Amino acid sequence: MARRKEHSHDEIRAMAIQAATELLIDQGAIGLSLRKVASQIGYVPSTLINIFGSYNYLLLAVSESTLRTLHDRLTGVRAADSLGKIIAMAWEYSQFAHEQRQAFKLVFELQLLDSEPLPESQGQLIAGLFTLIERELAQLFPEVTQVQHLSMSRVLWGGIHGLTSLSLDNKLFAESLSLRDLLESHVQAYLQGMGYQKELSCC
Amino acid sequence: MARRKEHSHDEIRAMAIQAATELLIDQGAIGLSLRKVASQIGYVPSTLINIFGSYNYLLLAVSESTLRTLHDRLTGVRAADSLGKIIAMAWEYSQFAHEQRQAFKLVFELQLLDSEPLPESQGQLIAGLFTLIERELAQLFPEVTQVQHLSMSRVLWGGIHGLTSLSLDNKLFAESLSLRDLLESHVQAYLQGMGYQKELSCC
DNA sequence: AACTTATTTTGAACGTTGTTTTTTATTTTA
DNA sequence: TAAAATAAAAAACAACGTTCAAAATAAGTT
Repeated sequence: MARRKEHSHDEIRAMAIQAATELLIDQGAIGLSLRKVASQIGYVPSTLINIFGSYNYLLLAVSESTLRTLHDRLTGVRAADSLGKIIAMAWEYSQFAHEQRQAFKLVFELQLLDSEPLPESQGQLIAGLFTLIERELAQLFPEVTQVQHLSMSRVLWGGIHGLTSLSLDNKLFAESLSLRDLLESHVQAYLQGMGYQKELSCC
Repeated sequence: MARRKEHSHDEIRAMAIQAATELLIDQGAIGLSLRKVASQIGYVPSTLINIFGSYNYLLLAVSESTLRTLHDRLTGVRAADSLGKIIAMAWEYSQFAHEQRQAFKLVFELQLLDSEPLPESQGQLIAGLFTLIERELAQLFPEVTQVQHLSMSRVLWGGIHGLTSLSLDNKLFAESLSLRDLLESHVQAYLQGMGYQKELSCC
C-alpha cells in the first residue's frame, strides 16, 4: 500500500498531536502509546515514526503544543499593576497545570535520549515564560540591572513551578493551606524582601 | 523449582533495591527494568512481583530508600544560626539531587496506578523534609502561629524544589547564574519579606 | 499511452517490557 | 512415609517502540 495522499505530513502531524492530547486527557499518561495515537487517526505506527522521527519526538511535539497554549494563557492575564500581574500569572500557571495535569507533567518529565537532542524551539518556549516575568520586573525595579531581573525572574518562577508541581502530586502535605495563598505569599514576600515597597511609607 | 531459601524475602527486597539503585545510577532510568533487576540478583521477574506486588512498588521502595538517604543528609547539616541552616539545607538538597539525579527524579516522577495506593510511609517521609524547615522557622519567628510556620515552610521548600528541578533539567535558561545564588536569594529575600531582621537595626 | 523509476505507506517481524498462569521442586503437615 | 501446602521458576501473553522489506501509488520518461 502507499501514498493515500489524503493528508499532508503537516496535517498528519496536527492530527497526531491532537489525538495524543485527547488520549492524555481522558486516559492519562499510561493510556498513551504510539500505536493508540496511530489507530486513533487511522494510520499506522511506522507512518508516525517516519514523520516525527520517533515516539519521543511525537511526545515532544505534544509538549511544545502545550507550552504554546500555556504561553498564550499567560499573555492574556491582566492586572492593575505589575505586582498584581505577576501574582495573577502565577495563579494562571498553577490553574493551567491542574486543568491539563497530564499534559503539563509531560512537558517537564519527558526525557529524551542522548541521540535525540532537544530542539531549540522547545527551549525558547520555556525561556519565553521567564520573559513574561522579566518584563514586569523591569517595571517594578527600573533602577536594577538586567542580570538581576534575570535572577529574580528565575527565583520567582522556580518557586511558582515548585509549588505547582508539588501541589499537582499532593506532595505539599498541608491540606489546610490553599495553593493560591502560598503562591501569593511567595511572590509578595520575595519581592518585598528584594526591596519592593507598594505605597512607600517606610517604617 | 522452588524455595531455595538462600535468602529471606527481606533479604531479596534489600538486594533488589540496591541492584535497582545501581542500575539507575550507571544506566539511567531507561536502563532500568524489572527483568534486569531480577537477573542482577540471580532471581526471576515473577519472584520480585510476588515480593513487591508490582514493578511500580519496587520502584516505590527505591524511592523510599532515596528519601531516607536525603533526609539523613539534611539532618547532618550544621550552621551557626537558623537562617544559615535553612540556606545550607537548601544547598544540600540541590546537591543531593544533582549527585543522585536519576534517583531523585524517580521520587517525584513515579506515578502509581489507581489500584496502587501510595503507602503512608512515603508521605510521611516527604512531610518529614518540611518538618526540618518548620523547626528552624519556629526559632526565627517565635511570635508567629504554627499554621504560619506551616505555610512558610511550604513556600520555602516549594521554591527550593522548583529551582532544583528546573536546574536538573537545564530548564532555568540562565547559564550565567549559579543555582547556589538563586537558592540563597530565594530563602534570604523571602524570610526578609516575611519580617525577618538579622541584626534588627530598623530603617 | 505504456513503461520505468521514485516515493511513501503499510504490514509483518523483532526484541523488550510487565504481568499472569502453569509447572515443578521443596518444605511442611498428617 | 505419604499427602498437602508452599514457593520459586518457566512459559505464555499482550502490549510496546522500532526496523525493514514488500506493495501500491505517483511521477517521470520514452
